[in-house]
Amino acid sequence: MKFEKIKDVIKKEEGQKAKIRGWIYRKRSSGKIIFIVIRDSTGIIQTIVEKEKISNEEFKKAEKALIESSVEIEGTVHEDKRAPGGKEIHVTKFNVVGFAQDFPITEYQSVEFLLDNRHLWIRSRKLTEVMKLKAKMLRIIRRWFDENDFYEVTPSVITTNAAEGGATVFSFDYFGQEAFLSQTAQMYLEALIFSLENVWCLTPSFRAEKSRTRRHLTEYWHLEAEEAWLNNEENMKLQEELISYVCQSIAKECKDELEFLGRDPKDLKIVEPPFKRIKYKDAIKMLNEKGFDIKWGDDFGAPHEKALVEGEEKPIFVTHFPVESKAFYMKISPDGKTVECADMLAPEGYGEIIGGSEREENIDSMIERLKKDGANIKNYEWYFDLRRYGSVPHSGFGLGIERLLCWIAKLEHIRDATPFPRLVRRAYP
RNA sequence: GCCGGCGUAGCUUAGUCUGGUGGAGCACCCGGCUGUUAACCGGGCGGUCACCGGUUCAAAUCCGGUCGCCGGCGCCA
Repeated sequence: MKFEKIKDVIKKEEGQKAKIRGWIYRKRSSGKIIFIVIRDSTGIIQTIVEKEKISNEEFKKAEKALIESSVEIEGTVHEDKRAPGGKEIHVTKFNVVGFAQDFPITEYQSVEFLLDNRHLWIRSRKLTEVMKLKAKMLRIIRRWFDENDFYEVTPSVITTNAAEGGATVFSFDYFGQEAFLSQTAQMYLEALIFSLENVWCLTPSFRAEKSRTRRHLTEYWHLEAEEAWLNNEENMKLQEELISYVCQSIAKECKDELEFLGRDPKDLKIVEPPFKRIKYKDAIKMLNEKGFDIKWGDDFGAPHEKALVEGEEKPIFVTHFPVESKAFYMKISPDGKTVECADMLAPEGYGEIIGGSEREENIDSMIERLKKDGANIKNYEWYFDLRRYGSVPHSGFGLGIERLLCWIAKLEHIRDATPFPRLVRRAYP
């Protein structure tokens, strides 16, 4: 008889045999009967070890095995109202593969302790469900790009291009030369559209910002796409289609995970194009009306973003930010004051999940803006070449995978959207 | 960088204001219990009170400093 997954055993009928393997999740003993809840990647089930129905040796093993011991169990399936989940296994064979020492994570835990023991805490049911959801989400995203004829590309994470704008980068010694961990693959994607036209990639991105908020990681998974012959409005359409597809698919395909995490699939089902578009200047007006002290040129903080999506059930776009507040490569609008960009804000105050723009084609304009930021123009020569040899209008966007997951999974903190979060004060374990 | 909070047993904590031999729950070990639901009952093991210095007859407690963590702000295409 082969080992079965717990989710399949749960579906079995009264009296059928079952053979499972996994880890001890909970254990309660009552003298001659031991209740052992077993966990595997698919779920949990209660097993009953009775002294009279099993060898002495096996019963002793069952008594001694502590939580998180790995075990192999055979028995028969029984329906019982008293069992969590309604079904349980009456054990006929009990084998311990690996006895666990005292498991450090018990009833009460602090955030700090759990982060110190992250390598063990990731076994928890919550993080397990989050990671399942993330895996499925990535599968869905890949499916969408496939179906929309985008090429997946693999740009480098090591770069000698210093950061654009005021963002901070992690630098390191690359055989005697200063190099950086990439903050974005965008410029490389732009180079690739001149042959492939539609490209996307998924890479880690790094930000050395000392941001201590529930929305920031120093290392995160960055989904980026770039398309030739695309303007800002078409770019937004692409984004709202992608996000809508992801929400619809997850609502359909991830019911169990969503239910466990407390996200109603209905919240995702209503996400479909078009998303509301609001210009930066109107957003400022709106915020002023809501009593915020904010003026043209100011960037939005978390409270502003929250106020802008108040009452919204779908994400919204905020477009046409002032030139000064955005990066050098964003195309300047005809008004000369704003750029052809769009930030997508998630509902419920989860904040920015996508930043995108049409790209500037005028080299002089880019140089002027780069100089204002104190950047070394020489580093960008290769990038300017892209404008020199058959430039075309093009646009693209970048999406923070963990931020998207944070919203969809209704998480309190972005650190739970990744198994080993890298935060300002933490890179262990 | 700034503001706030915290640091006592493996974990969660009481005790700190008002100085006088550090208590408890969980985990673990031993014993009891044949239907438990983060079982229960009895017993046991377990402490550099974050670290350094000071005040005092006496410091977990008061004072000064250091370190670590958490929450938030700022920063953040």
